[in-house]
Amino acid sequence: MSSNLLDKGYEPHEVEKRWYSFWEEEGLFAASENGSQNSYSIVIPPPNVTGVLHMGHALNNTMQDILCRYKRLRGDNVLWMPGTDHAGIATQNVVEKHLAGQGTDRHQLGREKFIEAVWEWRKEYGSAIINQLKHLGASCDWDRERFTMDEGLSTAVRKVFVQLYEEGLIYRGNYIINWCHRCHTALADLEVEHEEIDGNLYYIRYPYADGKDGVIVATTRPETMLGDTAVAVNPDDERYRQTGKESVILPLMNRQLPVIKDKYVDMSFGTGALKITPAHDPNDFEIGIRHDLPSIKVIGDDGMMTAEAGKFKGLDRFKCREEVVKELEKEGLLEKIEPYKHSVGHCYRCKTVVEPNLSKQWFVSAKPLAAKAIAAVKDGRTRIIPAIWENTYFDWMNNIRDWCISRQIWWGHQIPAWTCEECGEIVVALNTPEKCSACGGKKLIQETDVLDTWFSSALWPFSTMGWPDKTPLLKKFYPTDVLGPGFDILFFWVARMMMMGIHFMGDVPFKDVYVHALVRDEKGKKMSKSKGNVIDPLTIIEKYGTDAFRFTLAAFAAQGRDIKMSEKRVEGYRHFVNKLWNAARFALMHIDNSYDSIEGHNLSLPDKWILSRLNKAAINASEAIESYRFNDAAGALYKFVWHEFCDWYLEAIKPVLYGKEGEDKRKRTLSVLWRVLHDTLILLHPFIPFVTEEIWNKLPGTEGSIMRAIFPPDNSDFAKTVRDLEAEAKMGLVMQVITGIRNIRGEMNISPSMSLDVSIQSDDGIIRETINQHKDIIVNLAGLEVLSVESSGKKPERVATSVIEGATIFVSLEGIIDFDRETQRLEKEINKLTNELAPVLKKLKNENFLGKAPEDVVKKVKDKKMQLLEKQQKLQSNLDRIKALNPVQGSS
RNA sequence: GGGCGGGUAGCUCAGUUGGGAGAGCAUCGGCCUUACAAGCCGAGGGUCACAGGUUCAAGCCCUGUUCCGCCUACCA
Repeated sequence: MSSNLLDKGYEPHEVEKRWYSFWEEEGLFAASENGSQNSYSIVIPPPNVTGVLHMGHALNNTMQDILCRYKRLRGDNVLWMPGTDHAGIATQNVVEKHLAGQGTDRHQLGREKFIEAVWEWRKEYGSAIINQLKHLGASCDWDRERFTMDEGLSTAVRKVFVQLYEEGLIYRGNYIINWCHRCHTALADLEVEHEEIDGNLYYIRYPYADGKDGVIVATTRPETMLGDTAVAVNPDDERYRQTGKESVILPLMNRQLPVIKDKYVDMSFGTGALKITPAHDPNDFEIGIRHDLPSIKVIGDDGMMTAEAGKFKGLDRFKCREEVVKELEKEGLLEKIEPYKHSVGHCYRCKTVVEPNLSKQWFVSAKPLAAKAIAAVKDGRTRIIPAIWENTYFDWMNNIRDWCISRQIWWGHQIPAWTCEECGEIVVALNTPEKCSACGGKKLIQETDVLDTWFSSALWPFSTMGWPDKTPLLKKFYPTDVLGPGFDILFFWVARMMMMGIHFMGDVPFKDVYVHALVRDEKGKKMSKSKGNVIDPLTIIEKYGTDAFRFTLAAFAAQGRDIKMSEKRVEGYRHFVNKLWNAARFALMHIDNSYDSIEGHNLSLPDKWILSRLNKAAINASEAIESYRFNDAAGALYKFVWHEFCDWYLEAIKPVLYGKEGEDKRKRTLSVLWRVLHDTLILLHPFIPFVTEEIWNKLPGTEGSIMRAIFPPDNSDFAKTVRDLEAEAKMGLVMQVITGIRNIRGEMNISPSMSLDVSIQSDDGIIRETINQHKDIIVNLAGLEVLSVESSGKKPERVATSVIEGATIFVSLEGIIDFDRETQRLEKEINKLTNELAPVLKKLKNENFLGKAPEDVVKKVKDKKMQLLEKQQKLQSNLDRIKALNPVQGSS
């Protein structure tokens, strides 16, 4: 089953498996802690340990792998740090489901046993995503793989928590937070997804204390009224000035509520009166503090109504809403119900509607940290690419609110804080304290909450390298060179790494942030399980091979634009991989051991040309990769390989390879062919690592893995590589002649098997000489019997004509005459030229253009005019002659 | 409500200081030419969303309109 040079098509699977193991075994992904080369580092955005590889991972890690492999080939000492995230809530959910399948739950197990169960689960399933990354070809330094819950990283987490607490940047307090009843935990603002839904706006009448009419308030959540402790109006609102309007009766609960005055209330909305529920609404909470109102928590942490809800106690919050509405209706206090679109928060993990809830939580004071993170981007220590994301970053950072970091779940880093049972003192420490630091009491109870998962991932760039120890790794590889996140985690992760990195390391965590786009389905819709439009990268890899898939991702990764993925596209790039395979197959049929250095040899025109184009492709590709324009890099290489190397060079050298021009020339050409294939493989390797390695190993004169190659060999700047512009111009002429002849053949429907007689006329001696010198190439590629070159003179008869710059090509139609067709063809050409000429002539008649445009632009346009006119005139005179020869032939 | 991105060939998209509208796929015509039919050679196809403006010159810069998508937000 091994891929053999005799195989006509490339079979990726066996090749991929074989080479990936080889790379790992040879330690080719390993970074050196004491290498003297330039170091380059990337930390992987750690996928959730519960994750399966999706398109986002695939894109993201392909880009990183391209960068890492590219840098290695340039001679750098590369560290790509891999690992996974413990993903607190997500993992706990998964394991809970797992347990449910076994007929138990975490409460039956208890905390300690449950955490054991999670570790067990991780041992069994946790490396799935890692294996999938390997299928993708990711060249991570796997020996250094980390996990956000491993011992070292946990130490880092505690160290950071303690220091921030001591610096006063972590505090604990009673605030309104977002509460998910299903996950039974607080959520940070970021973890709430807002979604517009069709709801109702309920207008409820709160009678005045004296029993008269009353105030009408509006709410989308009537059940929260049970916890109201005031009604607020704007102090400027005339409607609520009279006496007797100082307080109202809360329906259903029969509590008396004060009518307070607060500028927050918008007089123009509804009746200008706002019910205040400090325990279940963030604004109401603020107002409550201002007016010293009590908070009554009527919705419990389980989503059921509390005892404070009176007779509604124990009802589910949504059921309670129905009941409250029913009751109000019965009492005639429900004025009206209006359909109302509003955005409702959902838990980003389980999509449950979250409830603003009053609760005691831990917070990171974000403003001081954010200030430094803003500055670092402003002064360019960290670049965000594409720059369009900078504004988004600044916006968020400037409006940052304190970060709620405590979670009421079990799986995660337990907060290193202890409460003294005797004096109530809170002790925060790296390790379990022996006694209370205030009273010396020995009964210390550890905080049961764990930290937000993002708290540990915020430390990822330095915690993975051994911090808080001063390791050689940190010294060599921090700050990292680039980070490659999706924009969806710009705030969750990138912003927080910036804050933590700068605060604890004194330097930014990465120099560049390359924010990649979203991979969508072929219709541009976001992929999601519920829509059923998810394309599984592993299926794609299975079907088309990793290389084809990677190249597709790269080819479509235009900055700032989402990628629409479809199988058809991958199929297209599989053709490219196959094309390379076959080109190599062809080359290797001839190369055997006949290659040599190309230095000092007298090379043919196609040889010089292809080497120059190779240099151009190398420059384009490397510049594009360095500036994260992966699509440009892929495009440049694609075009070079297919349309220059295969379509022209390989075709041009065939007669030489088949020995028609002697052994010396054959050997020289083989040496060039070897060189071009050799370098092309290296250039392509970052994109399509497997097939290039496979071919590399079949190429004589290479030793070991392509991953050990360095290119350019002297590690110099690509831009310094020399191009041979003269060869490019000459070959360009030859190609134009060939295309001109082929065009006639195609248009006139002349069979490719029919050899043609062609004569070319030119006044330009250099053109004549060039064509004469490379006659053999033209004869070969255009399928000619005879090619003659002369200076302009008598025009041949019975010919089809094609005009290129400086020369006219005549294809003899003797014996294959179809003058009708040629007449039509020439008329069409002439017509086209007239259209092209129109704007040019118009410009040159414009005095303003001639006067104001720069000289070189004017000259360009004038040249263009001359060129078009000349071409048109030549075609016209040939058309005239054909018509004169065949007067009876009209246009059919 | 605020902000951002996009509208270029039938489809998917490039188009980097304003100066000749491009690619891939699809379509049409011709080829089994000894690396590749997953291929080769050739052809057709666009009022650059709409309307103004700046400029000698606009796909590109400015203003407005419209459609699509996304992010963000504590108007009940």
